Amino acid sequence: MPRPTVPEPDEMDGRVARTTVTTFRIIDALRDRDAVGVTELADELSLGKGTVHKHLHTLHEMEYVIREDGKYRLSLGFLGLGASVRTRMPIYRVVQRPLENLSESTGEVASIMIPEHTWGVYLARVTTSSEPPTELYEGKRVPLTATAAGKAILAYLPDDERDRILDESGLPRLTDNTITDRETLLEELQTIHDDRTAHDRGELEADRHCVASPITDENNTAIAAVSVSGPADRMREKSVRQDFPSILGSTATSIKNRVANQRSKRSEDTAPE
Amino acid sequence: MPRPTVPEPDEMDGRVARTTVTTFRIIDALRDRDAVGVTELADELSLGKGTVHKHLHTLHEMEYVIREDGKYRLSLGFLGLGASVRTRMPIYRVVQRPLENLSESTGEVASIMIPEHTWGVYLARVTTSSEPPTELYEGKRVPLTATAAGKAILAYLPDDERDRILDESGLPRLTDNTITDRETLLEELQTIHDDRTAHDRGELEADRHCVASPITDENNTAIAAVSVSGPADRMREKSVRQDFPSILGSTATSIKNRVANQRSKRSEDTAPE
DNA sequence: CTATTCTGTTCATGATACGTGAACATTTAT
DNA sequence: ATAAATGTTCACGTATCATGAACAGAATAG
Repeated sequence: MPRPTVPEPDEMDGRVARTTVTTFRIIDALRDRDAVGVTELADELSLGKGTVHKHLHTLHEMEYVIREDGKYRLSLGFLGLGASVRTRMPIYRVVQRPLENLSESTGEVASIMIPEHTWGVYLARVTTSSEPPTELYEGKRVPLTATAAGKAILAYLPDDERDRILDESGLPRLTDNTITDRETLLEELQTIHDDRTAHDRGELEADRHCVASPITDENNTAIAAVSVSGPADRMREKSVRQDFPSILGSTATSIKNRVANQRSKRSEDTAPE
Repeated sequence: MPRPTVPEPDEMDGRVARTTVTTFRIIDALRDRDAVGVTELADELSLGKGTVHKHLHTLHEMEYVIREDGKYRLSLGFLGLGASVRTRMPIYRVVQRPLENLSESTGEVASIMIPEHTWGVYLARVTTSSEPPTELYEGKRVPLTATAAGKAILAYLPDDERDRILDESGLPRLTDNTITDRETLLEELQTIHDDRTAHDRGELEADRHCVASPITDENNTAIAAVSVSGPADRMREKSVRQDFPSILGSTATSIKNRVANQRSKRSEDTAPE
């Protein structure tokens, strides 16, 4: 699974703070590891032991890193930071109830995705019967081109912005089913636009299918997408093709309206008339 | 509400990377704001416009910051980072089902907290009837001394570690009910230890009460705490005092056992015998 | 529509503090 | 007990960070 990796400083132009980049390279290296030592990190990142130690010490002082018997690991400070950012988003505040209804009526996992940079980010996920935390956790970034929700978003973006994203991100192959040809994708985006429904048949994970519908603003431009995903065999049943699109559509409009209502309510509060 | 704030560089010793500290001061300033301009940030942090711009540009390159018509805001990159850290934690993987049961049987919000540095961090929260996201989101850091869960943890830490935390964090006052006298707190920790149950009567938020029970390891040392919280009036009912402690206790042991089972299962996988 | 005053961005320069490498201190393994 | 790891500290040369001013572009006022 590709994910944004902090590049080595030499690849960057002179307008970046190289020390900061180094810090985030270390954070990035700690990300998917339990606890790691200074030497190991230094070797992996081709940095001096002293350098790595200084950065880890700094992160520890700021409480973004935990030190356990000589080893270091990331703290939950980043979760607090990220959750705080998410809580500030108007759409997140209205999305819980509709997602629960969606998950309830379909019996599958319901998610909402928003676009950021060239990626799709899962803003929230509601699982059915307390499924264990999966690989696709909230906050996870995935290529827009390889998911139903991502394609639903792409289909409702202005052409120039869609092209810019495709130029920058490309069409990375994740499974045998991933669409990697740009022409093929553009044609599918056309039908997705017509149907207001996108499908993903194992394009992100081989045995996981997904159906999605875009959430648009007043200009009919995508701001997010809701989706339902489940095991391939269950998702191949007829009911999925027939019922899910309309359920997703009404969920999307419900969320759209809730966002609008909240906005008008807020402006009412600040500027009553 | 106090939260860890990145200090100004001059307060720090020479073993920290000052550039990194500056970056996190900027991140910290962006944390609770919608979108902010370079000038505004520079004024607030007493930095040059050029400096702030360079840092924001760096964060943007690494996709931790979003640029919208000249203004900057944090991306969900930190949520991905934080959620990834959380998902790696063994205890998080087993906690969902027990928390749901707990919330179901009490009709209140159920949480699990773990200690980090001198703070308590909410690792997960399960709300009842899809309550809107509150001020106390997952990942939020709160003083251990001002919550039932925090006190439950403190009561089951080794004396020296408990004292170290109290020395570093102090006993910050958050409401009229917050315990700010160390002796008083230590006495209450004693009774909490005896009962394996901690109470919070508006010590963190004035009209919010809370009951908690510690989760301990094989040495009877706290690794976390589960809690149930609700509006003061509802939580004053007799049933709360009578029924909640035992429910919390069984939830705690359930989680403890699940962690142990998972661990033995894992070691089985890697080293079967 | 023009002028003005805000923005955000770029750039040259000097001082700073970052990264290097080696020495030291501690723990783990032999 | 010895050796070979580890994490930590430190002095130094230099890369680079912060500064402050100049630049360009947008927003506002006149």
